[in-house]
Amino acid sequence: MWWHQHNLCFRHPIEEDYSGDLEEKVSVAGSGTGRGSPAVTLVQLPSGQTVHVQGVIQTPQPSVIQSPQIQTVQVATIAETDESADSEGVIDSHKRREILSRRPSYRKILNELSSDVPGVPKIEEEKSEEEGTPPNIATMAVPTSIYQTSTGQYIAIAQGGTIQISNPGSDGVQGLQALTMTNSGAPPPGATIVQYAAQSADGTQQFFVPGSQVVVQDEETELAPSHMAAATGDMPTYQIRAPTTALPQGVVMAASPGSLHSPQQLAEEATRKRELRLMKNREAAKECRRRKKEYVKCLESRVAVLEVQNKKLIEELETLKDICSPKTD
DNA sequence: ACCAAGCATCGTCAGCTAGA
DNA sequence: TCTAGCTGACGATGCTTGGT
Repeated sequence: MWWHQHNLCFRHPIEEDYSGDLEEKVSVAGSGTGRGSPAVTLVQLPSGQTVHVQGVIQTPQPSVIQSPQIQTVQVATIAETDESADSEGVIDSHKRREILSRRPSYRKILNELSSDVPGVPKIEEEKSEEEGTPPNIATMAVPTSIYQTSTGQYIAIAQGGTIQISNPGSDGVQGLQALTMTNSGAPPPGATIVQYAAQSADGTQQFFVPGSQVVVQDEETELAPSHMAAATGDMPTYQIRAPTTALPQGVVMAASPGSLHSPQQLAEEATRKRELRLMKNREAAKECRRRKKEYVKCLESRVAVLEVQNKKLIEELETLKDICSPKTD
């Protein structure tokens, strides 16, 4: 379905947040054609030359270029899927689903492509291209408790005392922050000092943990003992305070797994696990879509390059024909 | 201004796969 | 065998665009 749409329209992917991910040899820009109109792509060559090209997939124009084998395989795969999608009425959805689900991951395809074809960027195993961003959700430690604040943030508290904050509105790349609990000595009643290792605290956030309310403090705030700051360098400090009144709206409380007794607690544990699974899957889906876009972008770049090459070779062929067989009239 | 169609994005589910 | 991750499919939602 999706490939069908892509091949038909040859849309340029949305210029979204990931622009600049790829080191493209050419820059491709979709012209401002309306819906359903023939797709014309603007190709900027490294030399600065600008060429208008049409989508190659649906173009019946003969090509003199023998594509590299790996690319042929990929295109053939897409074309097959198109056909299967077109014959939707013939095969049942389950079979179609089977066919579609056997497609290798975009990372794999693109990496295979890039290993065989120079100039095709790789999708990194870890998102190293996004420097300065916190680790991906997939690398997070398995938490023992997870909570959601009224603002939609997720707080995960791991066995080792690490508090992870996931911001669902941050497109999955910058939403994870880590806190380390340092329950040293004898804290004041109802208070626990934590060290905050995140990069993007705004100093005004509030979040909640079981039985305690965490107040995020600015680094300048004279809240933590001085020895804490001295021991951890520039880390700002935070304090967990006892809850004042009832829980704020939207906070999901759960007991730790070690203290499960009643069916209600078991249900809460199940809910907590489900929330964690959904959160991970949400992030995975975002990442998958991002890779998909990157993959499509890469393929379109290759199409543009090959079309330009194709055009040049055809022109060259015509020139050589003219030279070899001069007109006799 | 209103409406409908098309499109993009997101969250979730389900199934597959690779690795432990 | 189990589990975590990946990804297609599906439905919901919001935005854009063209027609009236």
